[in-house]
Amino acid sequence: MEFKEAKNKFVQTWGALGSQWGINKTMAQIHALLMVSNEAVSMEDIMEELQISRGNASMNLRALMDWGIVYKEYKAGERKEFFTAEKDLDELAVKISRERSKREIKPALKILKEVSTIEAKDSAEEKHFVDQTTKLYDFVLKADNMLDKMTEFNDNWLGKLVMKIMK
Amino acid sequence: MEFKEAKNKFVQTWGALGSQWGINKTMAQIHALLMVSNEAVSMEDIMEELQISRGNASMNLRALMDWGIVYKEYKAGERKEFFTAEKDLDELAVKISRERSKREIKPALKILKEVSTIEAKDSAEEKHFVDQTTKLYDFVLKADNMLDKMTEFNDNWLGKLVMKIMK
DNA sequence: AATAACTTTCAATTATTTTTGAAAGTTTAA
DNA sequence: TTAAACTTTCAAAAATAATTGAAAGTTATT
Repeated sequence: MEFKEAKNKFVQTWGALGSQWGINKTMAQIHALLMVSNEAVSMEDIMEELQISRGNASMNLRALMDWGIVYKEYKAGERKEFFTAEKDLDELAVKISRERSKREIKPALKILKEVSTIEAKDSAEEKHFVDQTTKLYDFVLKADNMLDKMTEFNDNWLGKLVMKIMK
Repeated sequence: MEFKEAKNKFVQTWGALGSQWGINKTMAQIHALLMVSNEAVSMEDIMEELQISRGNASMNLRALMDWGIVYKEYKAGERKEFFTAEKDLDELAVKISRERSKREIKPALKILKEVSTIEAKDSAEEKHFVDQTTKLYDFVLKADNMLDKMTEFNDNWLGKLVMKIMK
C-alpha cells in the first residue's frame, strides 16, 4: 500500500468510526487528516483533500476547536488560517471525555436524579422504577467520575485507576 | 412529579442519550422501558407505550436481543411473546462494551494496523504518518484490552457471586 | 475609503437513517 | 387442514442530519 492510499484509508476509517459514535463524519475526517499531517493545514487544502465545501469545512473546524482538539495557527506573511490537531493521544482522550461528559452525561444525570427521587407510593411497579433508576444514577455517576479521575493520571493510569476504584 | 411522567421522562432521556452515542433512539427507548418494568412486556404494550409501529418494535427488539441485553420470555397459556431487559448494570455495561468492541473497534484496529505498517520511505510527511498511526493503533488496542480486562474481572466477580448464592 | 483576501452564516438542498404498514411468514389450536 | 394469532420482512415514506454555496461579515492592504 502506498502512502496516499493509506492516508485516505485512515481518514475514511476514522470518519466511519466517528459517525458510529455520534460524531459527524466530516468532523472526524478533518480531525483524522490533521492528526496525521506533520504541519498545519489550510482550509483550502482540507476542502481539496476531503472534497467538501467551504461552509462544511468552516463549521466542522469550528466544532473541533470548540471541543478543544484542533487549534488555529497563523503563519508569518500569510493571510489565511492554518489548523493543527491535538496529537497527544492521552490529552485527546481526556478532552473528548470531558466534552462528552459535560454535554451529554451531566444533563442525563440531572434527569436521572429527578426521576429517581419521585415519591414511590406502594405499588411494586413504582418501587421497581425508583430502585432501578437509582441504581442507574449511581452507576452512571460512578462511570462518569471514573473518566474524570483519568485526567488526574498520566502514565500507568490504568493501574492507578484500578487501585483507586478498588480502594 | 408523578410516576407516569417520571417514567416517560426517563424513557425519552435514555433515548436521546442513546442516539448521541450512535444507538438508534427507539432501540434505546425500548431498552429503557424494559429496564424499569418489573415484569416482562409484550410487543403490543411496547408499541402502545412508545407509540411506534409493529415493524419498528419488532426490528429493534431483534437488535436488542442480538446485543444480548434483552430476552424473550414466554408465559404459560399465552401465545404472544414477552420481553425483559438485562437489569444488572455491570452485566449490561460488559455486554455493550463487548458488542461495540467486536463490531466497531476490532475492524478499525485492523485498518489501523494495515495503514501503520506501510513502507515509510524517507519523507518527513510519511514518517509522521507512520509514527502517528502506530501510536494510535497502540492506544486503541490498549483501551480496547482494558475493556476486556474489566469484563474478565467482572465475570470473576459475577461468578463468585453466583457460587456464593448457590452455596 | 476602496478593494482584495479571506471566513462565517444559514436557507435551501441533498444524503442518510429511521419508521411505517401491509404482505408474507410462522406457529398453535381446533 | 384450516384458521386464527401472532411475528418478521422490506419497499416506500417520513424524519433527521449533513452539506452546499452564495451573500454577508471581517480583517488587512493599498
